Amino acid sequence: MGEEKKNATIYDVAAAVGVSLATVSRVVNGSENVRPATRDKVLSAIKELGYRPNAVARGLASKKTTTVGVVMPDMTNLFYSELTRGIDDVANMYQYDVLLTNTDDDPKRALTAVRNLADKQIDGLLFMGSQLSDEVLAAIQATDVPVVLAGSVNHGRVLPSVNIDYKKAFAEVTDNFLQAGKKRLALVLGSDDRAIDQDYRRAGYEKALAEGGIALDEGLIFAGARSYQDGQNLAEAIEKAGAEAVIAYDDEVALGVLNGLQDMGKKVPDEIEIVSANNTTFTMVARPEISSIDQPKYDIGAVAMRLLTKLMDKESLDEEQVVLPYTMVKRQSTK
Amino acid sequence: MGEEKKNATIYDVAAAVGVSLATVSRVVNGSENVRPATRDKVLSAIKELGYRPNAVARGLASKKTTTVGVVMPDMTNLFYSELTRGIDDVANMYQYDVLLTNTDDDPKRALTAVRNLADKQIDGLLFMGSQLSDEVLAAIQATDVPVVLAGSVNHGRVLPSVNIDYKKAFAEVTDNFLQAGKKRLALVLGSDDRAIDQDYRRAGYEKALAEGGIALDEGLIFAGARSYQDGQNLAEAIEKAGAEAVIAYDDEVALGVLNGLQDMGKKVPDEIEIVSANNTTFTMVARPEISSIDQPKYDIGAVAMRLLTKLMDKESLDEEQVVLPYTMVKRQSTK
DNA sequence: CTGAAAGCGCTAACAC
DNA sequence: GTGTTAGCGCTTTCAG
Repeated sequence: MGEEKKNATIYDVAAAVGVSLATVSRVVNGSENVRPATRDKVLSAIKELGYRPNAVARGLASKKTTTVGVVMPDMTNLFYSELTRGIDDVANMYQYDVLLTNTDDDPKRALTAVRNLADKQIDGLLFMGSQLSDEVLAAIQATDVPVVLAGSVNHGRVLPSVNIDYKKAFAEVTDNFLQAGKKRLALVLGSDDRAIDQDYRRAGYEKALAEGGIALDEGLIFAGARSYQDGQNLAEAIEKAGAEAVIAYDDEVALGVLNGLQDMGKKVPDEIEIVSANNTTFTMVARPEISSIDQPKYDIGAVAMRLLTKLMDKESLDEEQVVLPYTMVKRQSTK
Repeated sequence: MGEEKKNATIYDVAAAVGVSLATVSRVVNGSENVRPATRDKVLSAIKELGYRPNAVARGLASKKTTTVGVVMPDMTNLFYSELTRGIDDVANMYQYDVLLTNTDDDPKRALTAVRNLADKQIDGLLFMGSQLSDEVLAAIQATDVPVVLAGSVNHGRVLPSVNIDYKKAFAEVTDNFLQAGKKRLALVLGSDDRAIDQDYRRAGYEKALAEGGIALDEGLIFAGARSYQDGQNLAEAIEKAGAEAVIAYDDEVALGVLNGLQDMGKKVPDEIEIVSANNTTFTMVARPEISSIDQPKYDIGAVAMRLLTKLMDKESLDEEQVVLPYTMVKRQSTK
């Protein structure tokens, strides 16, 4: 109390052993060029003094912080938190720490986040979000820091990314319903302007519809649903639109729709079927359980981080755009 | 490409304007002591050169990193991610960045996390977990870094913390059932050795039982349930134990029990009632919806971080052990 | 109001 | 093998 307990520095260790800073630095960094005897002396001095290298000083001198920035929309969203779990585990495996920032999927916040992270001299950046704005892209490129997108699309494929084939997955889901004779398929999206919603999910849906010879009915497309509540509120409109099945981009939203529909007396899957797209715990806790596209969330994050470690090591990537396989999980909400 | 785009340094700015480093530093840090005219010149030079202070260098020189460490069990657990959301928002508000580490609630991992974070010279630490081991406590105290516990108990109250009164809440829930004439109350816990489970949740349960003159039946206490699956697997045993109601410490677990019970034909709440303790989205998506103790999760995190900012500013705390109010949310799983 | 100078704790050539 | 010497980019006295 009151005693400023100044941490031992590399200098203290050097003095204690009677060697130079350089030698201590060498043993700390595992350099070969140290005589075993001196190494041992240094090591025990380190232990005695409780010396721990100051990562900040190290970062300044070496220009590597062993820290990666992670930009995500919302950590309370299971989809993103599972991606991030994969990111975090691999980051730790490679000895990186994670500087995490929530953006609420807001490009403005993403922009400040990226800049701020860059100021902290992160060695790499992992970006997640339904959209990568031009400003953010520019900010990222201005930093010279390697980036990988996880579960997020980028037009022009200018940045490395790890995803599933969203368009194909949505086309497949849509087509499955078509094959089963359903024609009025509601599509629930998070936005009416984000690339992932429009150019991938909706595009897949439209593609399948077109191939199935079914005319697109805008009245069956519902954009802007972000939460369980939103889903629940949408139930009535979906019912009114005469949908025979609904395809929802998010599990919580899907569950909201499901419960909303059931609360108003609709039978699922007998009168209306539902499929969601993230296969989080929410799909399993629902009654009936919700059929879903299963994205390998943890793996997307893990692979993305692995790519980033390669980039940070100046290695080249075998493929910049990694597309992981998805599967369809059949549960009780579909027949 | 190839051109090493060296970021402008404070030195470049100084040279461009024709002033000293000190002056640039002053305007960057908003010091009063700069003539408006020079300030403007410096500011425009900064803009032109796109100068951004290197936070690492700053951290080394000032011994402040404006970074806080957050140690949490699992970001895919809604309880913790909502706490962390509160932490993150307040941290941003006060211009701190968050270095996040998952521990899986493992004391060993918590220990390395704390040490590692300390090496990075964090200005403060936010700790979450069902347990604060002696080693971790020692490691924290060895660092001299201010700490606040969020949603986590510490015996002896040696560290500042923000919580609800878990014991009281569990006693209240238990007593409510007792008042309603229920006598066989199952208690589902996460562990049989962690303080928060034993000294708070179980203690509250036992207290109410004792006051109600009901003998404790160890056969009604189920420890070690961590997931939805665990809850589901527990349903049969709970039913066999003849429970009239169940009190679960976690929402996902509670939902597992609920679905397990219903899947085996039990009527909730008619034949058996259920109450959970975190009031996350899982309680609302259940059918029937689950009654729950509502902890102000976001606020616990937010208040904890606010306390930490005070500590980091060397301010004293009005109260070190903050106890936030909880409420009981009555839904359909209880009568 | 502004500049000079001394570090912060460590890495990284470069000598010996 | 080990030591010397420069910095990394910035803050912070201390002068003036």
